[in-house]
Amino acid sequence: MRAGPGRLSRERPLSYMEVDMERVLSSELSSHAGERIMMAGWMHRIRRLGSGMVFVHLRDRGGICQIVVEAPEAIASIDGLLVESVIQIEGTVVAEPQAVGGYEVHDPVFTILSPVVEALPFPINKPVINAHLDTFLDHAMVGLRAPSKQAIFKLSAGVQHGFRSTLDAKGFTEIATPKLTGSATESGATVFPVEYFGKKAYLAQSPQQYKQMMVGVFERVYEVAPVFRAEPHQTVRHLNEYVSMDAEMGFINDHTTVMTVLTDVIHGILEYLSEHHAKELELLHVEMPLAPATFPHIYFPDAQQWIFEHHGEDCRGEPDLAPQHEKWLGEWAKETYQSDFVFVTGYPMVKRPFYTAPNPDDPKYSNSFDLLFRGTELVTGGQRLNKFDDYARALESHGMTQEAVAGYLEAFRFGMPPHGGFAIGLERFIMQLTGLTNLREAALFPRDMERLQP
RNA sequence: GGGGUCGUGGUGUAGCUGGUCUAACACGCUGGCCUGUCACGCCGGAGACCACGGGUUCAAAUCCCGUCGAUCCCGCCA
Repeated sequence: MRAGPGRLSRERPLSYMEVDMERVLSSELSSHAGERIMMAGWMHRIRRLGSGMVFVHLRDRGGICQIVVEAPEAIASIDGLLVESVIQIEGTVVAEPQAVGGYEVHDPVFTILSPVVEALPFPINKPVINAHLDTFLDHAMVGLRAPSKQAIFKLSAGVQHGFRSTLDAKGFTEIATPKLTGSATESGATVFPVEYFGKKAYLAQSPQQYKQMMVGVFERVYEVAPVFRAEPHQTVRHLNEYVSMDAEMGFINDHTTVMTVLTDVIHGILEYLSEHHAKELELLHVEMPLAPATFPHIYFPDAQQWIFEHHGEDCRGEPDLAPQHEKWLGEWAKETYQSDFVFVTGYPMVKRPFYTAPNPDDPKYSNSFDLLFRGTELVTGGQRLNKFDDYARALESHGMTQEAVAGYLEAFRFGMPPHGGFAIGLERFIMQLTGLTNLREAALFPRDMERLQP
């Protein structure tokens, strides 16, 4: 077979199907032993051993394989090329015990699709990338090609897939809500204003109101989408744009129904990763989280009491937990319940947004929860108000007008079941799962106070 | 918004109790050698006026001030 894009493209229009059928990936060599095949990818590593022998490591979406170059004309054809040059080759698959993976490609004929003659900003073919995060992010478009960086985002894709498939199986409908909104309502989080045809608009800081409205349509909905937070934070666990995996469902008893669904979702995600991303989990040395059938949970004031008794810090009466408190609770859950996840329930109403349902037996506290993952807040969720009159009262006590959220309120005037939901921070999940020290490493092109490029 | 730390070739670091710094090491790049390398190895080379501006001093990468940039913590949140 004499394959090659030149021949195909000259004789008739190229179809992707044809290319895919002919192109062999580096992960597929074992099933082509002895065959003459076509491959394409990046020159991940080039090892020139004297004048008579060159080893080229070809990287494609299947992985990395080795090409052995011995013919003088073949060696000459890649002379001067640096790593990351894009090549297509035709070569023979050979079983070779010396090769990593047991197979390699011999007698290659090269087609240079895109030569690189300039050194990379930093080497990306090393086991560890030696670049500061800031330097790395400046060159993320190239740095992300490093296998260890690819793996992070393969896992990220897997987390999203696990989220979707678990909820699909539970009868949820995936929705897409607007990211441009006309009003800056919602909780205390600040919003980014944008110019919108002479009007004032805002980037959505959450799909909260829309997903609630859609409970009135589909009962159960979810969305995976970016949210925007204009808060001026500079920490390793905050971004100004991140991916929120939101879910909302009707006909619940209370927030504990939501916690049960969330627990299933976490299990579903972890199972999906184990089944489909073993390679990435291994490459990143991921220690799979301890996730018992039910996650331990602690009532907010009880958590504060426990912190006082066990760590001597008196935060009782405070409306929220500090990061250090969450770390302690995470350690407690792991030691006592062998769980990397722990629910904190019943956050004070004063700290929760207006749509939060109170605990009927203890109205100072809410029917809401946070889920901590290895000591860091991963999920916020809870039961929402569902009666129009409750909203009217809640808005008033929050100093908000009904006009500001008129469209949202209409859903509640016309029958909304008891409902609740949650939102998982995708990058947070990846950071805690893989042990990254900075959330920015879990975003392809992170947006923080200082970074808008690339 | 408040506070801390840092800024040295393309990259990551050492030097920083001032003077043998004419700035060292590793990766990368580059010339040479090696026909089984896979974080290859060996010999050589290029590449940094030490973020920028000012000051102290006989002398500043090194000490002081300012500017800019980066980074971390707190607040806030996922």
